[in-house]
Amino acid sequence: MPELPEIWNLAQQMNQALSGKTIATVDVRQEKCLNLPPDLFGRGLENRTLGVTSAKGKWIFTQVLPDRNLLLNLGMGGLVLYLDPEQAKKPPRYRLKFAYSDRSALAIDFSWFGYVHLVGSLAEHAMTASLGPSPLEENFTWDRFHQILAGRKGILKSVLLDQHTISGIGNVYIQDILFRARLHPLRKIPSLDEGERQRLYQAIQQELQNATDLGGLIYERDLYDQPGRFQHFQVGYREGKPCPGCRSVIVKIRTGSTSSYICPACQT
Amino acid sequence: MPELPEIWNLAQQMNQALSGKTIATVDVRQEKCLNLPPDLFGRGLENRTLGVTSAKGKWIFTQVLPDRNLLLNLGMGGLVLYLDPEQAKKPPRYRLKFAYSDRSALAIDFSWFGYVHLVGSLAEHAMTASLGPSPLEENFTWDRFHQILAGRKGILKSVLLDQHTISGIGNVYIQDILFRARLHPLRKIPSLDEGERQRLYQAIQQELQNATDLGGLIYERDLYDQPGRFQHFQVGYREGKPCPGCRSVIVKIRTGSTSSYICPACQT
DNA sequence: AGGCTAAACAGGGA
DNA sequence: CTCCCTGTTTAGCC
Repeated sequence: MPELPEIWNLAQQMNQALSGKTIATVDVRQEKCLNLPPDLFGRGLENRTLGVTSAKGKWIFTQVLPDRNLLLNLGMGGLVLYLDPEQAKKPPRYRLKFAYSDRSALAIDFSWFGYVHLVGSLAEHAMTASLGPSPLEENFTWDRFHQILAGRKGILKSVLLDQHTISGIGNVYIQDILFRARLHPLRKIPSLDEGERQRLYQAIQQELQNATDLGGLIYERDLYDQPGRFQHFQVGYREGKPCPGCRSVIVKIRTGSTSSYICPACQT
Repeated sequence: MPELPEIWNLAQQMNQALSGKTIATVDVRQEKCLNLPPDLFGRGLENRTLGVTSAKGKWIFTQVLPDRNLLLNLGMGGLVLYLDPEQAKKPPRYRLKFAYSDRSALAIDFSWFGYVHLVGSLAEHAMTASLGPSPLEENFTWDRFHQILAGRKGILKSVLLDQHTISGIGNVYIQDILFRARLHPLRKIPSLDEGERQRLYQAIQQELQNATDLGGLIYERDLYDQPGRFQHFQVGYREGKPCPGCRSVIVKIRTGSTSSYICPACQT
């Protein structure tokens, strides 16, 4: 369930910890998460040095010098752990492990599904090339956001969860984003007036920035297996509890194929 | 509104009347119904001799010897009239007219939209190449029909109107087809048991065969401007009248974007 | 009423 | 809870 805040921080830590390291060996325990046969995947990485690591949406991008890119998506949840040379001797459970030439390592695990893809040009990778802008990028301006919503006719929550529209929001943080914006998840985009779109834009940025500053959710782990400090949702997963604004009872509703937690009084 | 019965008869008459004739000139008054610029379209036809004319779904196919095909779709209704040399001197209203070397002519009119396309190989024409089988063809067997329905999950009426599934049924004849089969238009395909699928197969063939034998609807015109003899619907367009089977009142309901006339007692 | 395409939507699978 | 693909459904256009 890592979403933009966790992924953003993880990429930041990976950039600090891994850039400049050289991959010695690749250990693949789950082939189907790769986009290549394991031997090709391994040969494309071994003896290569890592460049910058960054994030877009829920994806982590690592440059593999001089001309490749490693793309990581943790799916419905997983762990990416840095192992120092001592820890690398008895690694935790992993689906994929990179051992570096300095004896340190990186262990990646998924709870359900995940992807680890090796590509040349980023443009050839459709799953990431088609991602919409991430809310913490500089180019995620009000004008850009307004533009993105223009002409869309779908349901608010579906549109926000669509990674081709905006990338990085999942079914966890969206709960409080919609509460902050005081918008019901089933609203249709065309029904949103200018003020509501403004509230939504603010809510997205504030919610995700705040969570990122807090290091992500308390039940997620960072590169060094440390939990985040984001602990208290406003309405998310608080079915039956009082709304922090109006004390109405928070309800859980089905919205398409996902669940939503809303204050039925505040969110309209 | 011509559907399979009218189109089938029209193609039959055109085959009789036109094959062997040579096109002298082409007069285009509505360019947008063509798939080619008018000059190319005309040059591709003039001085060519017509071969066999046949029908598939709501389309009429005419061979243009030696290696081309003229494809005609009347859209939401229209007229295709043969004009003998005398009549050709003062033709009726038309969007497109073919004059033959023997001074006879063919005048085509559409009430709303129609297509007149000239192609080489039929395979290059997507709109007709993707048509499903027509219910009056020999290959429209019970096995074939059963096969077509297998795996479909949509709404019965939508599936029958989809020309990629079965071609030739429109929103007119489908009313009595569903009444004959005693099926509600909003039934889902997977919910149909074997007996219901059999009834449906029979209803489609009997309804369309009967209407074709009668020369089509009384308010449609054939190649010689003569009306058909199919006059009495069972439930179609008979809102408020009694069901011929049980005397219940026939009702008009919205089914997606179309209207349906059903006996709410008989059709379940 | 006919037919196209694009977008929105739902279900199954990895 | 993530992502894809496929098929279905709807809106708008010609």
